Amino acid sequence: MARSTARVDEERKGSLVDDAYAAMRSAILDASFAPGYQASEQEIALRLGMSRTPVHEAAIRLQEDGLVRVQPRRGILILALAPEDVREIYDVVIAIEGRAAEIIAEMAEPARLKAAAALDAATEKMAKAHADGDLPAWGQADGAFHSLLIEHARNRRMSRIAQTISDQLHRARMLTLNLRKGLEASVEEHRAIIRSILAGDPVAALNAARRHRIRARDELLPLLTSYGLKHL
Amino acid sequence: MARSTARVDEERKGSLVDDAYAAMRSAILDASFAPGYQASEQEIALRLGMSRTPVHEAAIRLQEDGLVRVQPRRGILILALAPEDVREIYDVVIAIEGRAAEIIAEMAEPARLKAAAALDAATEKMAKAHADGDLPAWGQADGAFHSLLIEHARNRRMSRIAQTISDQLHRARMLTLNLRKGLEASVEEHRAIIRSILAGDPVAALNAARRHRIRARDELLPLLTSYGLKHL
DNA sequence: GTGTGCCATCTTCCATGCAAGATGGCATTT
DNA sequence: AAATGCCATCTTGCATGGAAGATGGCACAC
Repeated sequence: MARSTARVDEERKGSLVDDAYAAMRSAILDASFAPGYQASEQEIALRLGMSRTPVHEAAIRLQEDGLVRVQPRRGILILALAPEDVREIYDVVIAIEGRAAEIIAEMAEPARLKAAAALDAATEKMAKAHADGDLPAWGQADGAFHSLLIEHARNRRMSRIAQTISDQLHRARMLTLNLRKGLEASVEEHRAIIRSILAGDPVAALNAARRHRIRARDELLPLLTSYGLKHL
Repeated sequence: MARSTARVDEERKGSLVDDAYAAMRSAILDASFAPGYQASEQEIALRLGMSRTPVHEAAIRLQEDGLVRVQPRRGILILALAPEDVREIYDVVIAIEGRAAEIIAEMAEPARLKAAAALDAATEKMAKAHADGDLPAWGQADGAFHSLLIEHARNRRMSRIAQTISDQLHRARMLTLNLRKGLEASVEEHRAIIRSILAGDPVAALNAARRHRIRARDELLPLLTSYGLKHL
């Protein structure tokens, strides 16, 4: 069957459901599906060149991920993020990343050093991007740091939670990247986390990771509310 | 349409997908679907008196919950829990419940008192059940305590994570209830959490909740491995 | 002008058919 | 007897049709 529609042609791997999931997810993350938009499964299916069934099943998965709500007989609603949601999300991140840092600091030396090296590389990229005034690169390196932190804790459930949560924050991150002040502070706080890991000090690592995210939250939330962003 | 099969007849509310999800979930939790069992969607659909579609969609949701794995063209595999999984799960619980306790301790006084009262009621039920030697009642009250702790933190994402994680632990809890030693300690640790909340001391609450779950984990994991339970 | 109720339309929910992939047993070969 | 390859069978992936629920606009009554 030839894909008659332009849009998506990279279905090299996996099932149609996976394709639909990936396509819809990235459409939501890069905001080509705006929050509040109500899409019909039929329409999406048409655009993706498949039938309604895989779209429907992908929608169920996206709903579990908290990106959309499937409204019975109404359609698929792209969810917006209220400041209250951002607060919720940060509380989860504070909990999870704190524990991840603690776990890494408790590991045997070789694993600790390896993790610290990876984290350090990401942090130095941030410092360089900051020096160059390259904001997108800074954002990417920052994302990489937090992703590495979770990864090295070697806990699939934590990874999954972090992934979901990070998806939900994605739009907020993109939007506020230009407004953020604490770039310098972030780099220094990342270094504090790395130092605690190198020292094998779990308590210090836990607190450093928590402090970092708590500060970021306290910086981001006022921004959102002061700009009157009821949802994004 | 008359349900020809005996099994499930409570489909009062919601969609067939919801019914299938609820039926399969409880079948897994109470172990009438044993781990390792490979069910075909057709067979389940027949038993539930519906077609394959809603069963298939429910299976997707259960897979997101980590209870089954849908194997392409093979069937639905009921997942077992290895000690490694239990360790992973506890790390998530330690992170989430610690943060929940901290959040509650940071609330204004009325909310704190209300939460503490609810938690205290559950804890006293545990103490009474312990005195009566009523193990199932103890387990139920213990479950209620932890469920209340999350609930009062008022964070839907945390609640969802806690629910998922607690489902996964359900079988392990049932299995080890008879083996557990630290009933007394649990009650005392719960009281420590409640005291910290009453005092409005977030740091103490965080640490008390963490210590409680860390001890429980350190007590449970050796039990599992020493009994040679490779999976459950 | 305002409020009420009906109905055309849109949308998902679920059943079912077809096709393709995976498996396990059986026959055949060595 | 052991190994190999084939095929019948079982299973899901996906498409599609029928049915029922939800909505919003329009006509009608007041």
